[in-house]
Amino acid sequence: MAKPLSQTRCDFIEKVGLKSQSEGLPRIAGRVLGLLIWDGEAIAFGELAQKLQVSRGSISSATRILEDRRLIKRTTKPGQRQDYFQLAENPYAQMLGGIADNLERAMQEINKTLRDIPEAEGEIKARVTAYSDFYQQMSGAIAATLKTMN
Amino acid sequence: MAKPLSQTRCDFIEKVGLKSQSEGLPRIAGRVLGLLIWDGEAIAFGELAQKLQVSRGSISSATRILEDRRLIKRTTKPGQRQDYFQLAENPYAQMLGGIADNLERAMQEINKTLRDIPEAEGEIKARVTAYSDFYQQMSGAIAATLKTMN
DNA sequence: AGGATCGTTCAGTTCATACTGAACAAACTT
DNA sequence: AAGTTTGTTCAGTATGAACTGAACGATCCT
Repeated sequence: MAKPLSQTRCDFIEKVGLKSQSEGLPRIAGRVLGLLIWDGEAIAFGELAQKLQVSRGSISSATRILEDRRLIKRTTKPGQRQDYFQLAENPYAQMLGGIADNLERAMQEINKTLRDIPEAEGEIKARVTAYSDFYQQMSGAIAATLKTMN
Repeated sequence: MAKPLSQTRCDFIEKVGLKSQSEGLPRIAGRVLGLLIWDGEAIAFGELAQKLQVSRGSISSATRILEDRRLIKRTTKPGQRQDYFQLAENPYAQMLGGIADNLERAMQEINKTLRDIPEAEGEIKARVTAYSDFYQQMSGAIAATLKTMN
């Protein structure tokens, strides 16, 4: 009993929505992303609201977030007044870049703490350093992956 | 004007709490983790509640989560009835392992979708595959980092 | 046994955040 | 100019997760 393709599509969009949610994006933003991945072509603003059954306000904020992260591109069609959206050319590289930035920031934040610990507190310093190193390692791993993608 | 060490300690604990929160842990769990990183030694259950100014119920659930993820260890002291908690020996490796597992699961979930797409839909399949590859790459990068830690 | 202390559980509350939908300004159409 | 259509904004609402604190069983102490 094969699942109809339209159902597979819905499931996929929902999966991307849930995953994105667990990665700090609003769920609707994730669903927009999933829809654009699946459909590939440029989708109109109003069409997004209708197909995902959410308010235009939600589409407005979701697309802004995705645009800010450079995961999607806003375009226009001649003779059409609506905005159109499609996947950026390199969305996954952008995702990795964003993650790497976050890790980098986290590390710097921890390093600020590190500088406030006097030399005398060697053991504390060692443990906090280990925590900082964790972020550095992660960040490095992501950055390396990013390079192999180009 | 140097910051007193106790203040640096509080700031650190709060930072770990916030970072953990953005990574899907309850904030209190993150603060427990920060406290244990800073102090290093084993801390009593009641002491955690008192030092972090939260209810014992919160400590109970936070420690359970951290234990499940193998980030901390529950121990006892002879003659003492309270449970004691301290950092696991390899908490950062455990964190990485957990992250890798999540990515792996995400990928498998996407691959399930992939199998439901008929061959005829080559372009859709290609785009969904690219999404799956993203998770695979991340997962691989984390796994590689994990190896270098041992 | 009686009393104290411990960790867990769970119902209720709090709190943060996503989402809605109406109001609005801008740009287009006629 | 009047009327549409479009995207944004923002106040209000809904939703879900975290947290509290009281109740509980278990364990220890005397």
